[in-house]
Amino acid sequence: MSSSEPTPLWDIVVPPRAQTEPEPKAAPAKATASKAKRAKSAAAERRGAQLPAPENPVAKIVVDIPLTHLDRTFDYQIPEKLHEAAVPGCRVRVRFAGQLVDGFLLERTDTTEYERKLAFIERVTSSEPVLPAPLHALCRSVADRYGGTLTDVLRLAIPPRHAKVEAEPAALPSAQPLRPDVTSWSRYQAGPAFIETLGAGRPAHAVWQALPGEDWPARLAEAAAVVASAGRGVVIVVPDHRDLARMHAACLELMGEEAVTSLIAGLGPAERYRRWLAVLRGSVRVVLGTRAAMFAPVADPGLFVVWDDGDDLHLDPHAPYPHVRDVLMDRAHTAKASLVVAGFARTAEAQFLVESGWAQTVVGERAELRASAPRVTPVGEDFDVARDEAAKAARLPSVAFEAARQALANGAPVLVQVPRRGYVPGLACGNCRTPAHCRRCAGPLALPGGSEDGVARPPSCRWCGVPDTGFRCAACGSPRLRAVIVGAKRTAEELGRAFSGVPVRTSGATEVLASVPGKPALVVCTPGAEPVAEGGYGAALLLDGWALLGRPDLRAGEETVRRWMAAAALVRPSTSGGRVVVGAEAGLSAVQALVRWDPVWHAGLELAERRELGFPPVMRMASIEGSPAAVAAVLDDLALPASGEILGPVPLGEVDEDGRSERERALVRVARTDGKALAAAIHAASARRDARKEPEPIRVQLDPLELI
DNA sequence: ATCGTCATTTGT
DNA sequence: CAAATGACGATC
Repeated sequence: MSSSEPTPLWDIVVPPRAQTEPEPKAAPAKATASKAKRAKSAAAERRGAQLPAPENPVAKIVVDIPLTHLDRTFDYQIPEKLHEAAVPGCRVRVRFAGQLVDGFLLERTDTTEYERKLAFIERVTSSEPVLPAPLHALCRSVADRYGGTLTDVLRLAIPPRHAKVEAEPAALPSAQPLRPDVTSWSRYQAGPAFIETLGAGRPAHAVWQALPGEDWPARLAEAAAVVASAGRGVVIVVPDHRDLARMHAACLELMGEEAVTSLIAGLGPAERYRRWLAVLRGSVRVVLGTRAAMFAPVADPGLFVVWDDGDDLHLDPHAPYPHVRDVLMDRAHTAKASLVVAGFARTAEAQFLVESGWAQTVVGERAELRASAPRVTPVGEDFDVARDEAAKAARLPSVAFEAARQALANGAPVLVQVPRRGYVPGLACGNCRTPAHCRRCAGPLALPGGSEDGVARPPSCRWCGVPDTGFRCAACGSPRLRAVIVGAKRTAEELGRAFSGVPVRTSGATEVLASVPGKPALVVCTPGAEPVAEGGYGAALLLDGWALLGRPDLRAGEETVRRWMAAAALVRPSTSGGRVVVGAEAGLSAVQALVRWDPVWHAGLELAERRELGFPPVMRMASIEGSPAAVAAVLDDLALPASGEILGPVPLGEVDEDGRSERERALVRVARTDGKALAAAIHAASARRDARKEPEPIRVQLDPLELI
């Protein structure tokens, strides 16, 4: 613009605007606006400006921008044209800092705190109220609990829109299912009382340990049907696809097709949105799913269930990393609904709910336990190797060999659980058992691939790939190597030789079997991939337990018991000859928990240990991960409550000769009562980082699963 | 991304 | 001393 121009743009625009909008607060004029104002607005419209809606023209909008310092609502005006379409909870497009962004309309009012002229909403993407008030409150609460942003949680809670699906007519609400006759819960202490409380519509908080061999999907379906028959909604979250299939089948049997839906990743955008909308619109009462279903907006929820809460699949890997158990607890609390935290084993977190008095224990009656548990035999380091030639080659303990032989002779399948898939992943010195490391980069040595071709290949480094032909142990000088973990494939080969003529089936990452027939077979699988056996397994061999327990992880003990019990629960009771052989020392508490089938006792031990060490759930923690400089800056900026304490930082990943690494991790610990303050401090520090546009990424996680 | 605000530099 | 430029921070 040239300086000869008589009046600069800002000179003519500003005063008229001040006249049209004398009071900024009056900008969103009420329907009772004066005629004079109307006339002026009409003039404004002729110039291309817009009129505000006649009623509640102020919209509280949450914009889809993942910056922590913008984690709040912004006020916009609703133009008259969008008065009908702009309903609370709908998706909108707004101009925010110059660019068009997506957002959600939370509510409409007629006042604003904002001192200046409000911008108009650009358009209403759809009037479908995908973010109703209860869902917003939940997402806000989850964001606050984890020190994250609402936007991040909304991304987890609301699936992407599919316009075509949205246009389809909504199904009518399903008929109320009949209340089932529930007798099977009487096998449990407090079981009948729990069902009665559910039926009466009072909130029951239960920590349930299923008896070995229990048809847990059937029990949970019964609980769901009791609640659904009273007209209230149910959300059941399970770890994976296979559990979901069983759960769905059990629910269909009791409640019929229209009342139940499954929400699961991998459905495709259309079907995913279709089912989610059916839940939102109240067409289904019972929602089953994997972790994303924890946010399912079911109408009038009466019951929330998490099955196998120790499975790490229940932790969402996206920021702010919410855990299914936490989210469902929150929902049960605000909705005055019931909560069931269930599994064969019990986590320290579940034990904490019981010990704090918030939840009631529901466990099997003693007599029922005796009648349903298999006989468990531990086998330590100094075991008798089976005399059978092939079994000797596989280094199979004679107890295990006998148990398997007996089960197969009885016409039953045998489950063999190995801790990791793959073919001999790790190597150690055959003499002193020091892990074998690459001489060049200190990476772990492993044998490459299978050896079906019979060609023996030298071990090589898993990091740099260099083969090592002349291995010598760094500690004792021995040239001998042994497998640290025998993978499923190798185990299957060896067992097949030991029991020639018996079919060997494997269930693992590549092919997961849902069930196997009740016929003699060896079923080799990795934890979590155990197929259900028709009539139960005759025996289970839990091999390489020392590898599971030896993991450098605070949760190793708990995780081992969980995996063992999940497998052992599929075995026939001892009264029908069911046997479990576990490859670990009898003196270990994890082994004792399995032998006595006492998950509650073990959870008590675990919780006591956490209390002693000052770890979650007794204390609240946050992990901060990033470059050393970024971590140090965050720690420095973090306004910790009085109970706050910083552990570390410690290097992560590869470490150079000075003990430094590219990435570091620090833990911050506070008293449990300061959990909210910790989350708020993290949110505030994160907001300052975002406002400063710090380029270094950091990862902050509250109550992370991996602690050491 | 884009706008306004405020401090600093530049042009008489 | 006013106008032009630039850094910065908020973003309705």
